[in-house]
Order: sequence, then C-alpha cells, then structure tokens
Amino acid sequence: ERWVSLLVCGFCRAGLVCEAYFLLSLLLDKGFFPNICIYNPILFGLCRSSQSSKLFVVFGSLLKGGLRFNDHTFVSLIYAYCKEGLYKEACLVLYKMQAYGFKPNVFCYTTIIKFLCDARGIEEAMDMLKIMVAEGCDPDLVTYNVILRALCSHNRVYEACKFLGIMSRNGFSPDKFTYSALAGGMLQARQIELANGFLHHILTKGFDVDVPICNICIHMLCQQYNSSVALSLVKALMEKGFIPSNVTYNTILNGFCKEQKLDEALELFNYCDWVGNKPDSLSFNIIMSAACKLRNSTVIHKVLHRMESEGIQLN
RNA sequence: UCGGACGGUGCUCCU
Repeated sequence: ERWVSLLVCGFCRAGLVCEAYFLLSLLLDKGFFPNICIYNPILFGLCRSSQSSKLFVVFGSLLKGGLRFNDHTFVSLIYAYCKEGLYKEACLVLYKMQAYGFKPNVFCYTTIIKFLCDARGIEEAMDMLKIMVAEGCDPDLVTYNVILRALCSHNRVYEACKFLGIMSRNGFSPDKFTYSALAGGMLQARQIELANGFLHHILTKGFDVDVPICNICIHMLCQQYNSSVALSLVKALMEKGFIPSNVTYNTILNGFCKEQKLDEALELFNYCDWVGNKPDSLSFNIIMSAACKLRNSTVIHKVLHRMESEGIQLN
C-alpha cells in the first residue's frame, strides 16, 4: 500500500492523473483494496485538470464500493462542483458531509469563497464568509488572501486595507501570498500607480520577495510597454542570483508581442538558456498568436516545426 | 497518545 500510494502521488504530482488511475485500476482487478488516501490525490488531479465529470464518476464508484471518505475527499467534491459553476451543489456538500460525520472546515469554505470571488462577485463571497463564521469555522490566512485579492482586483483597495486590520487583530500576519495577492489584484484592476507604490514598498523595505512577486513587477513594466526594460531588469537580477521561471519569460515574451516587437520576442524565444526552463505550450501560444496577427507565415512555420521537434502538442 | 497523504490562496497566453 505504501508503494502504491507513492506511485499514485508521484503520477499525480507530474500531472499524469490518467496513469495514476490506470495503475490503481490494474491493482483493483487483482483484488487490492485501497485506502481513501490513495484516491484523494487522483480526485484532486482530476479537479485541477478540469476533468470534473470523471471525478463524479470515480466518486460514484467510491460510494458503491463502500470506501470511507475523509475530509479531503469532500474538499475535492466541492472543488469540482465549483469548477463547474455549480455552487448550489457545492453548498449542498457542506450539509451532506455532516451525515458522514464531517463538519465543513476552513478548506471547504475557502474553496467556495475563492470560486465565488472569481465567478459571482465579492458580495456572495462575503455572504459565505458570514455563514462560515456563524457555523463556528474561523477564516485563516488563505481565506483572507483570497478575499484581499478579490477586493484589490475590483478596485476596492480601501476595503482590503480594512481587512488587513481585521486579519492582524485575529492574529494573522501577511505572507508572500498576501503581498502578491494585493499587488496582482491592483494590477488586474489597472491601478498602476497603487501597484507601483506598493511593490516599491515591498522591494525596498526588506520584505520577503519571491519569484511571483518579481514577476508581478515585470508584468507591470510590460503593461506599460517597457518590455525591454523588463528584460534588462531580469538580466540584472539574475546577476544577483534571481532565478526566473517560465512565467517570467512568458510575461516578457507576451510584452514584446503586444508591443509588436516580434523580432525581440523571437530572440528571447530562441534564447537557448532559459536557465533550466524551456518554452512551454503557453510560450508557443503567445508567439504563435503574435505571428498570426502579423500574418508572418515564415515565423508560423518555424514555430510549428519547433513544436514538432520538441514534442509539444497544439492545444 | 503520537506519527502518516499535492486538501483550499498569489505571478504569464487564450477563454
């Protein structure tokens, strides 16, 4: 069972949910009776890869097979319903799980709040927050981070500040997720001045700075048509030990494309040493859509050829 | 009693 668990988790971590499930089904045929801990990573893998319908099927078979769920299992079900936009069903799980002896926890509520923020607006998310507190479940830092990002991205920075106050009164101090949630939200709301000021504060006042926060700075530069500056900044930071991620490269790549600087985009794209990274399907989408917009068939063919040679599928 | 699993949040394209 230990080995199976390790293998299944390994597959899921690598994004190979089908393989994980295949392995498990082989063992089931041999009479292996798995623990729910083996199913949960598969359920979450299906959620993340937007295969909710498969999750519902697996869930049904779990019910039939009489396997005992645990609290993780219910979170995956809620996650799947939310991803499908089925909030009523997601909320129903909050009640149904109690019949199995599980009280909805902060993971359950935060999952719903996150999806409400993204799809239905903040007010409904706030209502859910009230329900959660009324039910005796306290929000944690993740819950607050979700709400902070939503507030900032809807131009409600003032309320976000009030929430920061509530947070600290409840004993939570901001972490690096909080910073990037705030900055990313401001940027999404096109509040460049605010974002700029905030990021400057973060960068200069000795806060914990990580790659996503740097990426937000880079994105901000690119939004202002300063992609060349952004690239120089990355190179300068690399001298100081900064290790860019694929997001870093894709952000700048997209910046160049929006500035219609296809040559510079291609130069970056062809730059062999992405410090351990390689263009991914998103990079190819960016460069391909730019080439198409500019009706540059030479580049289109080159990119297609390179995708073929690197084994990247058209998505 | 203790221990054990990718359970929910931030950055890039398109939606």
